[in-house]
Amino acid sequence: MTIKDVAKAANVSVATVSRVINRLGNVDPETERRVVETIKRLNYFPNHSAKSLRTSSSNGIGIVISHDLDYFISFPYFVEFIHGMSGVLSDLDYHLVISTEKKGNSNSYLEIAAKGLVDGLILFDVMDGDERIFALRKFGIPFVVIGRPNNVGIYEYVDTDNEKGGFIATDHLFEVGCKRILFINGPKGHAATRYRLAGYIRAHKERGIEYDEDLVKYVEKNSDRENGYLLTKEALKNLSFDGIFVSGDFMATGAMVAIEEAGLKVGRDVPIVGFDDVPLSAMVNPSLTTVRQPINEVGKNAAMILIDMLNGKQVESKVLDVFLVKRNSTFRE
Amino acid sequence: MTIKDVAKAANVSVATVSRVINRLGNVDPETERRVVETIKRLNYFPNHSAKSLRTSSSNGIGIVISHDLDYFISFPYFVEFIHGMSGVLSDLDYHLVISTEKKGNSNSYLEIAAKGLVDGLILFDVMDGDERIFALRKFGIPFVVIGRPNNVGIYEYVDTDNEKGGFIATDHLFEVGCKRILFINGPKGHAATRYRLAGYIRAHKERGIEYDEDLVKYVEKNSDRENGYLLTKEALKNLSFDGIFVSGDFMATGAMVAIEEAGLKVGRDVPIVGFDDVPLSAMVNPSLTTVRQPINEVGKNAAMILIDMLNGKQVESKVLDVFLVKRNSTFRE
DNA sequence: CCTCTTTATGTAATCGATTACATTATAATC
DNA sequence: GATTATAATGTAATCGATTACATAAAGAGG
Repeated sequence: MTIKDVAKAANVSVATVSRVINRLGNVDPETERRVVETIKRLNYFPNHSAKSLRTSSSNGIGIVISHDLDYFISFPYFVEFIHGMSGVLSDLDYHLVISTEKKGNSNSYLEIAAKGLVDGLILFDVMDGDERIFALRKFGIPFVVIGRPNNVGIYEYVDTDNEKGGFIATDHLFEVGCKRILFINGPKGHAATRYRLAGYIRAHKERGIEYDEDLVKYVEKNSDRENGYLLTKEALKNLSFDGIFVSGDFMATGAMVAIEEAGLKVGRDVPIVGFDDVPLSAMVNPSLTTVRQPINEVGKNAAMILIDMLNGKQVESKVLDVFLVKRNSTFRE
Repeated sequence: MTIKDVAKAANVSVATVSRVINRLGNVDPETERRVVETIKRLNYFPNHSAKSLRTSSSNGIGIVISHDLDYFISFPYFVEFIHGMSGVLSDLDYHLVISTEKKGNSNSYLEIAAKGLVDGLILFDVMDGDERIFALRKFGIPFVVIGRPNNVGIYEYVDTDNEKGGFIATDHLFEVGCKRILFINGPKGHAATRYRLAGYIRAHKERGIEYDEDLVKYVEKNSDRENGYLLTKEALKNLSFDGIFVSGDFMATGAMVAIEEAGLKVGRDVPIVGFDDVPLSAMVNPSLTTVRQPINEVGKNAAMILIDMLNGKQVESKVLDVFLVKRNSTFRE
């Protein structure tokens, strides 16, 4: 079933069929009606490869996922992110292509773009100093980064306001009476880690409280429950603190366990604020006060910006607002 | 950068370049060396559309997601499922295409296959009586279904052993001393719902306990926390039971809340078993005994079976084993 | 050294769309 | 009614790969 079959069946040329499909005008209404009817009757769908080859645009946008299970699974909002993108994509007739990083070959992202499988890429796991950004620029492949790794300025990005997030989390802990706040931060080398620390420090400054860098801990690799537990356990041994800001809700639940094992009560004795607001956070006991990021919007904006770029429009990077979700882990009674 | 450029630069014809790329043999080793070197030097990647057009195969396999946020987000193992597929796909040089159901147009799944964007489909949200299966068969599009909706036999599937899951969950509750087990099941019309009920009934039979169908409740639509809470609340009013089997961990956490609000203790007074083993389940308090399904394997097998089908191999549907993860929600002390 | 395979390579048709350009029919202008 | 602009349609080149077929070169067998 090709455009030729349709043309023959509708008694017109392929050019006319193409004009109808692509709404290019200059087609007699009666002819158009006949063509539309024929297309429907024959269940014809234009071949994607042929169109893509001819127009050199695939209408696909790509993401590459790491095959590292731990990392991938622990990415706490993958589903919501995909969902945010997918609405935009479907409205604009784009589709999403997911490729997996092959073992020992770290340029799938380049490959899928270079071979024309996708028109642009969204990168959501970029660390400071990631050389992919330079490679993509060199190849002239349009891409949008989720987050703000260093070298901001040579790429477009969509990020949430992690500095503000760090600030409001810390400030809220001061507000409920904390004096010394342990900060269990994400891994070094992540932009979010830097920004959240900046917010944590600003919250100290604005209250005229001295900032003690011994109170800031960094997780080695995965921001999971286990590491939250271990870092808190460790801190309980040799530090004095009366509140915790944890950069990730999974880690925060680990911290909660460590606190309770120490015979303390989360909230009354040690208020805890997390980050991410994953579904879990509302369900743990006590429920977790946390910083919510509009992940859905991040996906949406990233897709929109990328598609605008593909259409040659001028685009602007975006930083989306975050806000505090107050729950029981910072409730004193 | 096309195959012609490579041919010119390596001083051979396009046919020879193609032979090298596709390892078709009959190429002088020295020539091959030169071509390979040239390809690398020029950073050439064969155009995907051209290849796809000529060979009429896209090496893409597709899934279509619903734009209904609630449903999509509550699908508890999307990430793990994708991850399972992606390993296989990447090894065999396939990629995943995700398309979103357009509002008011429920045949994106047909469209992406008919236009040659993908070679086959994986459907993971098929309910009993879903007419898509017939449409796909009619069009001769290869596809694999996750789960076992009715009309088994006219399609290939990968499922987990939900009957066994229902059985071991129920049997475990009997084992810890329950006499009357409330069963909060998934929505009617889902195959998993039927199979789990069958397991629940068999567990009664094998212990010679009478099965009371009043104790079986069905959620209307989404198996989320809210509905688990409401159904349990309702059941507490007019039913007597001393244990609960909940067909979904999110719902189970809702049930836990309802039980505790009634002044009962989950575990000691009312043991609860869930289903799915989402990350959450280990973290709630008390931690949730649940039935674990090998979702990763489901994704892996589905991808393998589909690709075998595409290669004309004989394939067989699969039912994967499930097992019980014992935690504190069924611990009496 | 001639014929016959086998190996290595090249030429050109092909996949199914889009689209520049050509052509014809129709309407508008004076 | 002749001239010109506009609308409707068609023809054929093109995108970049694969591959059937043709051909040339090299090796085998007598």
